[in-house]
Amino acid sequence: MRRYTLPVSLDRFETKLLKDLLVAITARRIAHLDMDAFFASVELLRYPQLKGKPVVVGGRRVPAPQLNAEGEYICGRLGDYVGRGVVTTSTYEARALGVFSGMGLMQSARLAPDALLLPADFEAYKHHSRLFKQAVATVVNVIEDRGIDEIYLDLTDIDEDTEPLAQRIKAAVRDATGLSCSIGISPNKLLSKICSDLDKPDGLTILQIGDLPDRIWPLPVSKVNGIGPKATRKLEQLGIATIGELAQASEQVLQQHFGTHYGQWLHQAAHGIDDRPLVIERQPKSLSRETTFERNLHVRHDRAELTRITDSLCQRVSQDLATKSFWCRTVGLKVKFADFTVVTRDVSLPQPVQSAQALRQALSECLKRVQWHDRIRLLGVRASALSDQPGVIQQNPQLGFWEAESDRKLETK
DNA sequence: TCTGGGGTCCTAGGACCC
DNA sequence: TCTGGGGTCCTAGGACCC
Repeated sequence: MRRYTLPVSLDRFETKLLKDLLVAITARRIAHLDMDAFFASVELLRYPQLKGKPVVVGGRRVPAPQLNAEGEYICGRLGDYVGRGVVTTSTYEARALGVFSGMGLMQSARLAPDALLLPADFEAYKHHSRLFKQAVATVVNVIEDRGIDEIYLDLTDIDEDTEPLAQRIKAAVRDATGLSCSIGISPNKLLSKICSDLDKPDGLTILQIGDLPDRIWPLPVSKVNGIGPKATRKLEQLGIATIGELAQASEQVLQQHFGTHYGQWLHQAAHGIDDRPLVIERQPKSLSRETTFERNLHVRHDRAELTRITDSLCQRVSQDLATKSFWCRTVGLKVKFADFTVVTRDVSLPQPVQSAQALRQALSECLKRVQWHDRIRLLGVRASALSDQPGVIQQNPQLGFWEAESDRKLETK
């Protein structure tokens, strides 16, 4: 049978109620399951001959591998890529060469020119995502979906020891997909998320709250989900590099530097405290589409192309809304300039809308409020304040913003 | 020719209402 | 003449995550 270990800091809490609550929280058994190098592994299922080689998935307009006369697949080479794409994911062999998700492909090509380059195939990944989640659901019924390749599981009410249960889940995933995953199990989501990463690939890490000082505190603060690059750098400047050092820092000092809410959260996170429940069902809050251009566009000289792109973005968002049977009352514009500054403009409408025409019209209001100080790198359209009810459609003439814009005097680099 | 695309949540100020 | 708060909505920006 399972045994529960109470946190050392329990003495801080004086009332019995809080103690009971804490016992209830620490008694949970939460798992985080993360698929190993998911997109790359799905590609290797299709192209098993690439196993063991450095493979990178990403880019736009990357050709799919072609069969040659000998029946071999010929892949693109990373060193031959030209464009603005980034690495979506890479195999462990490519990671060993320094190529990680989010890097520019041109940059990664300098590190690993002979790595193989495959286009991302999101339909295939979504298919395998459904397969692995269905497989897990045959073993566990409390599941929080955290995106295409990871989930949280609540194992508290399953009457089976932790390790065999975890092995059964891993076997179910492997049988259903041929893919491996890593699992972390602890009393809460925060610690389980850290744990699933400790023994990758094909890992299993089980952590009691008492293991915190030995297993978690030596790790860098960036391993905590919610401490990103900015907070890591700021903590470093305060002389805090590890989670243990963060745990030693005074909560008051953290709140001074990071604000009341985030400072308190940092302090709790470092002590392994996290009582968030699993979120089983979630309604989307917004839908958006954005696109980075092959070259930076000029607000006047490239107005025909800008018109075409905004129309197409509105059509795609409108289609997404229709597919999910949503209407939106707020429409947002995102502009990224050549200097990488980003501005957003929102407009809220009296009635929820769905049509591309209505989105375009709202968007033209947003476009008027932007200062065009540089060439444009990216445009995005967002629909928020979603509802499942349509509003009264109002007919208004299309404003043709980019046409009007061409008549304005602009200071553009 | 470094740096994608899809999201969530938080903060903060101003408008507006009671 | 100057003096309140609280609540909600809207907008803009930023950090962070997958």
